[in-house]
Amino acid sequence: MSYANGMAMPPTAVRAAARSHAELASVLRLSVMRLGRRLRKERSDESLTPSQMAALGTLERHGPLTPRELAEHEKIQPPSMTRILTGLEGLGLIDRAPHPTDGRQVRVSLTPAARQMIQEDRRRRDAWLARRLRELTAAERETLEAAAEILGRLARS
Amino acid sequence: MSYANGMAMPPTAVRAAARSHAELASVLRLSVMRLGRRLRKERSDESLTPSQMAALGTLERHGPLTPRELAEHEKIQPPSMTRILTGLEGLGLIDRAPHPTDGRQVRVSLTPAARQMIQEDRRRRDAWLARRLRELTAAERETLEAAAEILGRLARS
DNA sequence: TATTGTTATACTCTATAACTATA
DNA sequence: TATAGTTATAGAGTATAACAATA
Repeated sequence: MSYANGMAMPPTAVRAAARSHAELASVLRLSVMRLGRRLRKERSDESLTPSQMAALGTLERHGPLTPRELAEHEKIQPPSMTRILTGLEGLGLIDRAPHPTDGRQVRVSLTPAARQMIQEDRRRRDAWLARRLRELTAAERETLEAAAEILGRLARS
Repeated sequence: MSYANGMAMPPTAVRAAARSHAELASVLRLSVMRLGRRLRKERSDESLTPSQMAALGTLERHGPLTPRELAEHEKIQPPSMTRILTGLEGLGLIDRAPHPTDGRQVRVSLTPAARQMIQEDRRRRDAWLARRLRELTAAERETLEAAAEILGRLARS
């Protein structure tokens, strides 16, 4: 279907669609942000600072990285990352190993203890959400299952 | 349907359901957190600190509050809130008015400038999301519309 | 005397600048 | 000379303790 004025749809239909998308965007953003806040509350680790948790999470997602790469990923400066890593090393959560060929670089990796801690944290939050999911109808869970995939795609775009 | 052992389902069915719920919880949590991060990146206001943004957001959601109520809401101590509010007042984003009957208390409220700023910020993030939604199929948007309502309920529980 | 809000001071986290070691 | 990482020092942000005003 095409129109003489070169647009794919008449102006009124365009406006209606745009309004609908904006409305869906608004309610979806609100729901996602609120549930995100709620899930973050279940974390409540307290023993690590947010920066330390973020660094561990990045290492878990990306595998071993250099301090510089970590700093760039977290949008902080290398000296700040040095302090974060020093703390994590003291807690036995990361290892700092020399780079095999370049003596200047350092390879930071998670210790088994860190992996276990991350999984435990994840498990606790999943448990809270799984309990809530059990109270939904099967149809609602199917909706969420389909939505999860779409939301994941949106996050990556 | 009931069983002689008093459980609603035989053990295998219970296990299967539990695993399914845990799996759905895991993928849903990941998607929600990731999209939340992505949406937060669209904010990028830079002119206000995160604490200041949070205070404005709370005032916008709850209406006028006292500094103490605000501090409790943000889980910080009253002196810290004093500094945050001093900054916001200097920027013309909040008003501090005396309580009508209790001379000790102060009523903090948003200025019109703050409301406009908050709406502008919201509009920008909604615009990003609305653009992404336009690229989905109608069926996918319907799924998200249904999911938004369910996610909102989960966040409130 | 108890409560609200503020001021005074200390601590934590991050940033910039300077330094050391390696390429 | 350039780069990776660390150390030294300074600037935000928050906390605890002390203070002033009101109930």
